[in-house]
Amino acid sequence: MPRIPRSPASQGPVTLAMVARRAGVSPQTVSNALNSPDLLRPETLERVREAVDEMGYRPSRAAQTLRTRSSKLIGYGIQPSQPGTAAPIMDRFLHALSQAADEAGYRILLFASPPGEPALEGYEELLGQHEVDGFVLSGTARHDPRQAWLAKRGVPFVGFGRMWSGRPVGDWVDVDGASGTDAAVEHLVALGHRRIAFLGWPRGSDVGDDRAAGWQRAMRRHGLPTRARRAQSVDDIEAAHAAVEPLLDAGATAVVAASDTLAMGCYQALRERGAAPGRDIAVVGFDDSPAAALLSPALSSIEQPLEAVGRECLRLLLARMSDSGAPPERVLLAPSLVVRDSVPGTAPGPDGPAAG
Amino acid sequence: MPRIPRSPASQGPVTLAMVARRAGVSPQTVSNALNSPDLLRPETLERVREAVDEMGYRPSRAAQTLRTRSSKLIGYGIQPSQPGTAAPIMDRFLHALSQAADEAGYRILLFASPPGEPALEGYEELLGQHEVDGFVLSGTARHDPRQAWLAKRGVPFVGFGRMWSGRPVGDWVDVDGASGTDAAVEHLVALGHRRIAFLGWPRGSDVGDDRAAGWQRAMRRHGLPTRARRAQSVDDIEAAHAAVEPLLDAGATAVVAASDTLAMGCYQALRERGAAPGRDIAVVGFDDSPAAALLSPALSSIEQPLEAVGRECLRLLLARMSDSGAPPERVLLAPSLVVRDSVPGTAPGPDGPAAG
DNA sequence: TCTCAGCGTTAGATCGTTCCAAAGACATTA
DNA sequence: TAATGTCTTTGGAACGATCTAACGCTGAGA
Repeated sequence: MPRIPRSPASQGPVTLAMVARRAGVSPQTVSNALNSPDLLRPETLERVREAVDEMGYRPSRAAQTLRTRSSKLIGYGIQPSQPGTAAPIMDRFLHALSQAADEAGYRILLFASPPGEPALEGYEELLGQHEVDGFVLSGTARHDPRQAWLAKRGVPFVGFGRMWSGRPVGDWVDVDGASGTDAAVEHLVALGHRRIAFLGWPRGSDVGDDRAAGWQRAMRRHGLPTRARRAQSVDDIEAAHAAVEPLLDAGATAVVAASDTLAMGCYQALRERGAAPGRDIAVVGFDDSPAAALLSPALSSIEQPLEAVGRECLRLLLARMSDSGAPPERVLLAPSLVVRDSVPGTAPGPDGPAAG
Repeated sequence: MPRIPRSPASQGPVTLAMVARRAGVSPQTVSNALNSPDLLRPETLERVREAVDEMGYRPSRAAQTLRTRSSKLIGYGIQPSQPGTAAPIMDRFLHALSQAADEAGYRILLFASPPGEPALEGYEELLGQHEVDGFVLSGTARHDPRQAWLAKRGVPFVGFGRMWSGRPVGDWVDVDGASGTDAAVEHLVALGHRRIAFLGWPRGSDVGDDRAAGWQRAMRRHGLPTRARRAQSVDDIEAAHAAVEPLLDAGATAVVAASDTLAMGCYQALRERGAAPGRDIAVVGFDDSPAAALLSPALSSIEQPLEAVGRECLRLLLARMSDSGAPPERVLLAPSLVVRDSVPGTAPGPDGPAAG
């Protein structure tokens, strides 16, 4: 009953053998009591458990790792956040991942990944010393060498971010950007909007094209034309400001942007025209950066379900570790539209429901 | 010469004993070659090193940990980022910490810390299993129980964030908020401003009072009155908007805010009056959140030197681990003012250099 | 009667490394 | 020659857990 009195007399840590002596059984039986309780006779089990509780015993992970060849550690190469990016997704993701790992008896081991191209060095080092049982990758790039490298060595891994090019390798979890912009269009259409523009990144970026595709398919589904409703800009507020002008000139009543940064450029352009985001023109961003909620009017944005991504990453990784031969699993999670003041609940002003 | 050919024939990992056999020495000698090279005769050392390189040997961390009772791991309880906070400092800090750790032969082990009051649970678990050699704490609160708890057990730790109350315990690294606001005032004074207001958080918050103090001392140093130049608001954009009004009414030509969120409230108030941040009134935020650079005009802000904080944390922790009896060391790092459009290089408009 | 599987438990070996004490080589000194 | 010392190297015992192969016993099936 007493909670961990921390074995008063003895100085060193409590070991399996000490517990065994106390319970009057062999060390192996204590081990079994913890790892395969169904092997023991109930009364023995009870006796051992009492001794474990009384002495506050905790198995030594180092010894377990040495014997079982499994560290219960998962490696994660943390990259420096590139400045200028509005959305810091890393910390939310890492917390979720860490929590999921804790619940499964695993822990996340960080190592610093240099900026730029993902290097294999850190992965090799962690593997060489048998420090980790698997990896979680993030920031997967187009010609990312990590997947193939890990797969060749038979190391379990899961990626946050799909493999866009080449033969897909391994399991991954990603956010369905298209579904997000699709949902934004749906929402705007329901409000009466029909001239819904898309402000995206230059074509050729996988993530960007994905987000554009969602807008396009939703527009098509509703029979709305997309010609002259699409513009592109690099992820910079000034550039976005300039790029959105033609869309506004063409009479768009709503703009779906591929990022919050682009949406902010949109805000700027509207202000310059004396128009107000939310009142005159609806604006939707992407990523739900902290800044979105702080803007005025607060920016509606598409939020990535990072907690779910973290949980799913861990789930897939555990599955891969328990069965390395299973077919790869891929999970695409739908982001959710966070509606704020930049998308009013009422119908748009001048001639909203007019045909495009 | 060849780089890690990954011991072609053998299947399992390369062990010390295998290297020893190859080099024609005892396992202990190989161990010495790696850990105390000066004990070996140069030619023996050379022979062993060759074998190590040829076989691509890496010592098993698990075995080392078991034997030396030092895991070379540092625990960090990652807290969920509370939504609404503009500045995500965690990921920058974590990357810096991780990098510093890597360079010192340590690694960061994450565990999920529940939101709200920091719990001891996770720390106890990691310690019980002897998984970590020490801890880095962050988000230290006023009545944070962790420092005393760890100190009592003789566990090395270092805090990111000073202990504001009670008898100070242990080493810490923190950012000198006062120095930041002081520097902001200096910069504004140099531009000709004299009516410099401070928009802070309600008194009683340690961090907030610290930032206020820097403004105050700089104002005093320049003989500028502070009466009627100070307002307070909770960290919310609307509340800040309301709170800053009296300051503007009193003719302030510049506002130093205790956070970027407060600064954004200031932007809002200025816009409502038809004034422009940067052109009419200078505004300086704090924390240099990603949003700051994206605002229009871009918000000048005081940036925390998180990379340095990470490095210093690790330095202090290593020092503590190597000498547990040394007197506690505290490091206060100066943040730096990032000047953007909200603080023009020219003198302020109407009657800037007038006496307050 | 004999074999055999199942029961709960255990002894002994093992994972890969480092600590400890002592052995061997060799030169120096009494 | 033997004793002393220094410099390298080594064997053996940990570290604390889990794996494997049994233990002695009972009861069922042939």
